[in-house]
Amino acid sequence: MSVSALPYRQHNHDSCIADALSDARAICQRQNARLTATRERVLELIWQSHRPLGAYDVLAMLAKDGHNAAPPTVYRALDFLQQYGLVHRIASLNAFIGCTHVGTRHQGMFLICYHCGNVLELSAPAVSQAIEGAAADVAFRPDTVTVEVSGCCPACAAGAGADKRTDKNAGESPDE
Amino acid sequence: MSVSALPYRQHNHDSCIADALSDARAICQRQNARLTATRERVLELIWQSHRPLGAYDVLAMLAKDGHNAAPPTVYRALDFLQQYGLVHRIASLNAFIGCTHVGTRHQGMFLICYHCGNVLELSAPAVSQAIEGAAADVAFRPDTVTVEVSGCCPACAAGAGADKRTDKNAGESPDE
DNA sequence: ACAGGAATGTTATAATGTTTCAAAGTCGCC
DNA sequence: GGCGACTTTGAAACATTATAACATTCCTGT
Repeated sequence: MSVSALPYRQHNHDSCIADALSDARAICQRQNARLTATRERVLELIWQSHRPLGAYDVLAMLAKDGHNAAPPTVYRALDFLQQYGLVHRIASLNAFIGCTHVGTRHQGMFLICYHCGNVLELSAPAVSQAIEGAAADVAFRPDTVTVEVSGCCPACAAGAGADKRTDKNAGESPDE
Repeated sequence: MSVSALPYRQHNHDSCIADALSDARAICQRQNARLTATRERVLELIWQSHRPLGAYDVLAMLAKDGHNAAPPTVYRALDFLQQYGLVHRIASLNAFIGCTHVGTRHQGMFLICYHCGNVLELSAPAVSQAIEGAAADVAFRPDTVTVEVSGCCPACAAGAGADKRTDKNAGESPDE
């Protein structure tokens, strides 16, 4: 399970995608889950970039494939992928992103750049511990934890970031 | 600025509401912001319980007042209240809740009980620090932080909690 | 082959949130 | 008080996100 963790740095995103897909196949096989064609294709689409994708974005991309899908198709695939920890939902954006910590027990923390739109998932044990401690102080038993930080990523702060509005399909940009 | 912080304990919720409203008036006056009748009414409705309320719930309650409002009316009021730190939006629920730390600089952490529906807002400096530290480690500059924890509150864990589905209007229940 | 369950297709609808433009209210100023 | 600028609200339409319900197809084990 080795997916490069830094969308902010230049990287070969094709191998990002390939790794994510092969990780997914391995995980599903191990758990006897069916990574069907639709599910795999949705995962691949989600992984097209490090920017979260709305369910209807995925739907539109499926449509371009010639797959005339309806919303439930996408939501069901996303539910499945979430269930196996392959994608995460970003609540503050109503959007989905590929998990970069597949197969490891983790409670993600998401750094969302409001300029370029990239999202970096961190596994931050210190944060988890602090949250669990604060919950324990009031005898609250945590189940699921959502940590989403919106802000400015280093590349954008340095003026080098891509603009999420302008390069939908730029081939070699450093952030895809 | 003194709003009781524990929905899980029995408390006089009428004074909760009264305190929240008087705090709001003070804050708006100090900042020359207009707490108009609609805005104040929306705040009061939000404060009817310690459970987050959807925008359309508020809309329906306004309708019962005889106020024939449209969605933008509610969203505008909520935007205003958020801007002055009087309510928070819970992203994972698409709902809004009164702020229990009005006037203090804080970055809220929300404990959401999936059984009774109550939400407790904590000010957890240790959590904030951990998050800022994790962000700093990757040179990310945080702007807004969302921390939402879904789980089971002490009252519900002890079997004493109310059920969010069954007591919409119970007068004296310990969780209102 | 076939029975049972999982996955998908299909249609409709619910829930949440925004855009736009017009009307009314409020404030400072003369 | 009246006037102009600005803020707030009204109103209609629309956009986006998500789910319900039921039929059909596909896959798996026997």
